Amino acid sequence: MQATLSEQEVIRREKLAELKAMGIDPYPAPLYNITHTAQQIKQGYSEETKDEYKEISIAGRIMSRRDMGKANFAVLQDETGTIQIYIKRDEICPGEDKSLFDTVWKRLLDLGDIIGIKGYGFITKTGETSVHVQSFTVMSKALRPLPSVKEKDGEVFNEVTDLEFKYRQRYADLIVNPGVRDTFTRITKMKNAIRSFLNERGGLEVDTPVLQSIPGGALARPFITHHNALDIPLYLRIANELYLKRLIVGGFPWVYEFSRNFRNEGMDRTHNPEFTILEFYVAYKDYLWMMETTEQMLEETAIATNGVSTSVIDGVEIDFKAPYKRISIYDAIKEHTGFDISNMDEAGLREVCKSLNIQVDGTMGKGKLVDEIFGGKCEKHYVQPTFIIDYPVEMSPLTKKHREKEGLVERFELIINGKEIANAYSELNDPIDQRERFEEQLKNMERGDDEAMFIDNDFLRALEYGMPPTAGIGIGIERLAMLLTGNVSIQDVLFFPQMRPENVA
RNA sequence: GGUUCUGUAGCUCAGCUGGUAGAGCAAAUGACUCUUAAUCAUUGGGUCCAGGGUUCGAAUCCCUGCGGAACCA
Repeated sequence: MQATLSEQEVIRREKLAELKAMGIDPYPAPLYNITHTAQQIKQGYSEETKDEYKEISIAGRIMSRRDMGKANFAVLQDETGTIQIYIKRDEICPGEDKSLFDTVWKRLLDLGDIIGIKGYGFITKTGETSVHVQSFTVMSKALRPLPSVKEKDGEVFNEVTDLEFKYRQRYADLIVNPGVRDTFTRITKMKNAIRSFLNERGGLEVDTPVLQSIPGGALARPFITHHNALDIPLYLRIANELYLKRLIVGGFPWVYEFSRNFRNEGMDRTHNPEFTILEFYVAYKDYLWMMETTEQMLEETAIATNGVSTSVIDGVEIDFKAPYKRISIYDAIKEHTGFDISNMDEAGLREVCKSLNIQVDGTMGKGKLVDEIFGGKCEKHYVQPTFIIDYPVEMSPLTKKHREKEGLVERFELIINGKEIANAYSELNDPIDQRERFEEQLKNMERGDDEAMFIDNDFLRALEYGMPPTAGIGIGIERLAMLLTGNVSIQDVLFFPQMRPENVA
């Protein structure tokens, strides 16, 4: 099904046919030998080094053109940036036949087309490092016009701001909007820095199942699918925690995975149905050790990503420099609501919620109520990185009981800019206690909590073989990426955020 | 799920209290051998998201649907 073409698309198809008629393949097969990138030439070229730039070739997309009749300037964009090129008719076409310049270059090539050029470096009268073209090769004809974004002195004109366009056609967004590529390359730097940090300390990167028959390790609603050959339901993972712990049982001292998780829940600026959590588990450590490791890792990661330990988001400067403040969740609630809930039962918590105007329902247990109070009244106050520690046992079914404090577990969450970035604990390795916690969850499920955990008997079997004391953490990679790149929407740190399907003609 | 905002040329946008569409960039044609948001002249380009309704007449007002965004739950 082909929709009616716009005027410009028709013209480009006609040009394509004309190129072919002239014997020029608009989509040639042979590899093109590229000697330099735009950035290498801009940074490396000078009066002293000019001899090294006598025979160079670059390739890229034509982004703008300035036509002076028998001489043209154009801007070529490659993966490193843009560079100006200069092309003269009588050099390209020394003989009588001027068609290569007049017809092919000036008329049949458009903004967006990909070409390769051979030539030499030089500096224009106005001081811009450029490439003087001696020959060019058509490498890909663009049939669809790009949005015409322009830029001068860092100021962008006619920038594509339509979010729907940006998210649905990220390929065009990347070509046309300066800064988008940078955001994503910084995110990759961020992930590489995390990998280096973990690898240097003995971490082993592993892969565990995405398709799981019991969706465990977190409290969330899963996507469900069906395996035809086995005729069983399977779930896309909501977490990989229970599999990484099985590997700790198996004897690996430190495992990690960038886990793509899937949660069948609402979408907003901080939630996409598919997202990434870095989880890592380290044997013979506890949550206190994990706090120190986390703050070191984030400081190093911030510096690797941005060059400094700070980042600005929404006008607020965040400093990732270690160490981070620590406060217990009960103290945090006391500080921001005035209520001391440390010894309260469920009924007392419901009273507190009522007086704080927090909506609750009958399915919520004690843990969920504490979570609502903290989430509603406290979380937003923690802008600089802060560890919230020592959670009540009811909201943490996989966490070891606190070494000293009755009713609490050894758990922390890291809050930055008012949002949860990481969640970690001293892992529960007592198989009998773990079975009881799962049974508690089953009660919540019967009560109507559709996010409660299933019992995973195979995981319990693994624990029964003995798991060493272990510290584990999950870090929200998109949320960290948002903080480090200064983006407030998760859609701006995912190449292809989830959208309602459109009808593309 | 609720409330609000939003959808006009390839892109960015204008279009008043209703009289069937405009600008800049991009495109076409022409001029110009160091321009840089190049410049100058001329020209073309629209299912005004879709479907209903009100009206002599709807891009504009009303309703429904579809897409997008923000806030709330």
